[in-house]
Amino acid sequence: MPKPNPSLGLAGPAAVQGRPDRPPTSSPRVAVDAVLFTISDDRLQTLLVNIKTGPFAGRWAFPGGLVELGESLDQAAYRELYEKTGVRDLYLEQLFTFGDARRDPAWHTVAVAYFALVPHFERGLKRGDKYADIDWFPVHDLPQLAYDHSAIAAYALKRLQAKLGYTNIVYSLLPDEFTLREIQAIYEVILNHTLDRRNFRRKILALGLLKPLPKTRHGAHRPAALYTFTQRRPMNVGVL
Amino acid sequence: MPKPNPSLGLAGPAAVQGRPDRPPTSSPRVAVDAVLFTISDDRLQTLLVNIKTGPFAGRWAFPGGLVELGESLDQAAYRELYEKTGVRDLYLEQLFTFGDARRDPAWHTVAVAYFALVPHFERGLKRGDKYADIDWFPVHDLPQLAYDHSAIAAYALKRLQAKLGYTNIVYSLLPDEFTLREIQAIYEVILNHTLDRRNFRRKILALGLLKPLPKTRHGAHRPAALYTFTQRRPMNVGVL
DNA sequence: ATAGTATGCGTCAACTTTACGCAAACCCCT
DNA sequence: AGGGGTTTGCGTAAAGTTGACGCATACTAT
Repeated sequence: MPKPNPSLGLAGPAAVQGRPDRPPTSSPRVAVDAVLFTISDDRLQTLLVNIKTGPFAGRWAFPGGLVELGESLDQAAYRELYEKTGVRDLYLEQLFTFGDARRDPAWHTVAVAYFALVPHFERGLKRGDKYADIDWFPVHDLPQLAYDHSAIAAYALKRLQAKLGYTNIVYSLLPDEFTLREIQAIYEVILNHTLDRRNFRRKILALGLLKPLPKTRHGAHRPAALYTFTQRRPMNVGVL
Repeated sequence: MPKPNPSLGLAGPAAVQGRPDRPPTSSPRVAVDAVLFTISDDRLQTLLVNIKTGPFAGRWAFPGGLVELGESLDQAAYRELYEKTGVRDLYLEQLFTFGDARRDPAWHTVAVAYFALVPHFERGLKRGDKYADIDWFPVHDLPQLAYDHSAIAAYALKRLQAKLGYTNIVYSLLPDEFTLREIQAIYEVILNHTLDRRNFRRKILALGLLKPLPKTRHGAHRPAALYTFTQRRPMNVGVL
């Protein structure tokens, strides 16, 4: 795979100076795979890449790659997603580590799975040299995936749904200003069931995470008040 | 990525036949570290080993070691704990993967942390050749730990406390028969605060996980009814 | 103007949680 | 043998949370 890593903030080449050139024994490789979620077209979608060569050629998979020496797992996940999307500002969280010896036929590879959230964007997907294609797919209608990525997909969705209930991470899927209907729509799409308007409003406002703006959005009907998040960083609360 | 894998039976050495002898590139190593909890002496305790050599010689750490080629992460964690304690029957769950490049000065080592629960046992700790000592330490009074194991300890405790609230994993800390006071004591020790006897009884019984036995335990006061778990396997419920 | 629809506010019943009161059952001690 | 001390087992009332839903308001479209 890759080349040495030029100064990625904290950890880096300097941190590994004075070490031997190879690890003492042959052992499993370490890769990261990232499930990037977004809402688009009123559906929850994830980013997939199409694999070019090897036993999984032609199959879709979550973007990922080997972790480089001296690079933290978070950095590796960020790097992978940045290379594919050009997006820097996303919510990223470690999901689970999949370590079955046979998940990659080529070589025992331990995959640290991440899940990430971004507001929808239209352009900027870069397939690069490594993949034949790259695109968004609705979570509830995924193609057959390479490796054990179907398991990763299921796990990531479950975690996302659960986290909606006790964190404020939705903020990373929303633009700066939004109506209550819009944030509710996101909850509904992710949870895959409808919510009562009035109860949702009561709960989400009771959390104190939203700040009403002195503006309204005008559409075809009664104008809706606009809101912003008071805090745009992950916090544990207790919703829905 | 090379060739497909014939016969994907269970795990084992056979599963890696036909692979190249080394991974394509030099990369981080993979280790597992296990936080083994038990209740003893009315306190929550964890198992630590004392490191013999290297930069952390003399320091205590959670038992762990490198993952072998062809071995799953769960297997590696089980193996490590079995070697140290001789215990086969424990609750084991993956916790988090720590991958900072500088967490191990010897070589970039990604550590997949596990947390495990066992009922208390007195003897059977084997220090082996690798460690200078092995012993239980109260969670709320740990010595200074090697690597980033203090962070692992904090994370494991947090997860254990959270899981008490929505699973039945306490069963793995209790003997077959126990009184309500005994199970409550475990909740209290782990959560580190007292609970109301009568409310606790109501909730835990409402879950339907416990079956009253036609026996009582006699002590210095009114005899207490004995209970067992109807299911001795992990389940999501909703306690406390 | 009027019909149609989405927003914003409020209410009520059902359920859950918290905080205790109190009797029953046992041991221990005199 | 009886009473004090302590723990178990049962119950209840008040406060808080959740779910279902009624209805007026403020827009657009015709």
